[in-house]
Amino acid sequence: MAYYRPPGPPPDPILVSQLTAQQQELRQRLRHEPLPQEPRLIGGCDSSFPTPDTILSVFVVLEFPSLQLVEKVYNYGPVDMPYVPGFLSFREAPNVIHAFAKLQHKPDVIMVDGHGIAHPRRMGIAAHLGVLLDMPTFGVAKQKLTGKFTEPAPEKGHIEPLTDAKTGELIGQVIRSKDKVLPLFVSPGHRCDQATATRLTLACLKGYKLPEPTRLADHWAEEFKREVR
DNA sequence: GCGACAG
DNA sequence: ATCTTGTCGC
Repeated sequence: MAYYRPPGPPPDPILVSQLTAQQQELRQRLRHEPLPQEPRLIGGCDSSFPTPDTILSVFVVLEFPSLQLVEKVYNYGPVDMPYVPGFLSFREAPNVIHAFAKLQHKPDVIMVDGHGIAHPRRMGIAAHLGVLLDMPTFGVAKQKLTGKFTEPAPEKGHIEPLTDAKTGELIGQVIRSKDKVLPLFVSPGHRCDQATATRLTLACLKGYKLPEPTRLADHWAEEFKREVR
């Protein structure tokens, strides 16, 4: 089980095996189900790196379905873990959780910037955060990590399944969120199902490629970054 | 054996 | 993710 390694220090195989074991434990607590009720508040989170060893995570909360911003917070701290494909959550989740703790208004569901179960071991950062926060979550990623799919039609609204190339299992949906722009990869995280993840993603589109929770989290991550520099 | 690889 | 100018298409 070897992973691609971007430029930088080589990942310690022992560390990788320990992280894999941790993902397995968290995976046992994963649950996929529809939301108990229609959300009143939806959260969005994203992280940026002001410097190579510091991380700034943002959490925004929007009213649903009006999509009006009701709160935005961030947490800034050091980062120890390097980025290793498949283990992104161990690098970003700790700081994202600290940001979540600062929220005055807790959301009913969280849209995470990254994959849910559309992951080699079905434990993308959205699933990982969902279990640790014990909150409904789903992921919206801009790039594929694993799985196969056929290109959705170029018009907004077209959807294609993202499946495990080996088992054929449905692990997400590829959605064209805007005419002629690269599609989004949506998958459930924890306490959420595919239909809900896709429905909420579509309901949060406002003419841009990215749905509002992620788009605003992205925006404020950039804004707060200048603030800490 | 050769690709592919979230943020 | 981050570093960066000009450029293509609607």
